[in-house]
Amino acid sequence: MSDNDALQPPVEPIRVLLVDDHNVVRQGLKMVLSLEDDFEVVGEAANGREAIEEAERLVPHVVLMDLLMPVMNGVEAIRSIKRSQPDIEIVALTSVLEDRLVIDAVEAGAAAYLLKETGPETLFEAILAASRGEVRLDPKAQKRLVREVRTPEMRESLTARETDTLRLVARGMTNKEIAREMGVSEVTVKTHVSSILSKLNLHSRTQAALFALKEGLVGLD
Amino acid sequence: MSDNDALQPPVEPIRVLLVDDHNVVRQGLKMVLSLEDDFEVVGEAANGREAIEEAERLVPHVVLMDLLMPVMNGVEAIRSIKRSQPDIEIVALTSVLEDRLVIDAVEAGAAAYLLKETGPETLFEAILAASRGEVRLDPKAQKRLVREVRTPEMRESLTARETDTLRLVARGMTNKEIAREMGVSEVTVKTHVSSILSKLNLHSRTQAALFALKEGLVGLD
DNA sequence: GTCTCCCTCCTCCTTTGGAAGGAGGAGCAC
DNA sequence: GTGCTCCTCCTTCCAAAGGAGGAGGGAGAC
Repeated sequence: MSDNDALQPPVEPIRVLLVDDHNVVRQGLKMVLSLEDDFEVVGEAANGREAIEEAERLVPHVVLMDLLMPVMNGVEAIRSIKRSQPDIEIVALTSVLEDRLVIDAVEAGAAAYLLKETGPETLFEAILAASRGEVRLDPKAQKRLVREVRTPEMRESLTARETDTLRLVARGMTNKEIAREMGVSEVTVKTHVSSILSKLNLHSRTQAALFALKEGLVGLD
Repeated sequence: MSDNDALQPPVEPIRVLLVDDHNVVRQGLKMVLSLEDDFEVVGEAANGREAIEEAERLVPHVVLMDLLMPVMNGVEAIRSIKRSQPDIEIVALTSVLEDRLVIDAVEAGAAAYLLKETGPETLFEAILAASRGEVRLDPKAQKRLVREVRTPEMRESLTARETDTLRLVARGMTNKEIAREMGVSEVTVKTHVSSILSKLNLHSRTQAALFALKEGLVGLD
């Protein structure tokens, strides 16, 4: 380490915290990152809560964060970490390209959004860029983002009761069942459903249910 | 390779084909497997179709197969490979524990079903076991399996046209639209829908759509 | 050949869903 | 106070969905 004066620009490696609920994925990422001298994996976490603790304790430069995890999801973890430690940059790494996830992750403060199907080079580049405070979005993610930004009123926010209603619609319930569940008349439920369809520009409750699932408003189980 | 008479029981490494649509995961698995001399990664594939081609070409001992992939999913690939090359053992590796996936993968001929959250040791063990023709199921997967076997008639299989219909129902289409799409009368569609609801013991097309999503009959996008 | 399943289409009927319109009251911002 | 949104409920009307039952033709199993 004495006379490599002209070779490696980064004097000290970027400290990386890995967050993913899949052990295999963590080990894999660690191995992949070990290929480059620029990176040093300083810790691992299996969910959002652990991620926050480890970020606090280890103070990494960059957090490589999966978004879909048990206990606490990545978006919440990103929000929390960026609030308490704004200097830590976060690279969101996920297997699915979900509109809502992209929006939420970026809004929460992610510096990059990558799909797991991307190659190691892109990953390296994104981490380096993030460590410099730059932003890297997966090309596909960018498309989703602009598509969403261009049509914001498409999902002009539903009211509380409409959201409640939609949730139940997405569980396959009839208006009558929803009315009983919500403690209102069936007429009211129909009003809500009509508003939902109108606001979302949909044409049937089935479409509304599918929409709710896509938006992650409800889960499939 | 001349006089290592007493060290490594496996004289030649197990030839492994990696199948996963996520580049990062593939690279990671490759690195992890390279830790052990027992394994040699002889090829990679990013979807089911590629997996079949590579299995044909490379004749690996074991295929490490992700189940949820574009173009052709893992279950179909397993079925195809086991049909043409029954000696190749397949380890299903997936991130989600979905009842239907477990059933289908095992029924298609998978020798093991592992979650990606399992550690490297379990993975090594499963591949070794698979190469010997033994079966390794994730404990959680085993529970799902027996739970399903106990209630088989819940999903007495739909006919081809009924399945077509359900797929379109799960896209939010009306009977009229489905009729146009399928080139039959609306009456016929209603007949199919009624059969679907009856067979699956459901009570509305929305429930049918949700069922189709849960079963992975259609994707959410 | 028969038998069975599937696909197709039909009628008759009831229930559900959805559009369009109005309307009263609660809560909040100004 | 006024104005606004939201929630609630109402009526009317029509379309869509779904149940029950029958029926003909085709393909494959026997």
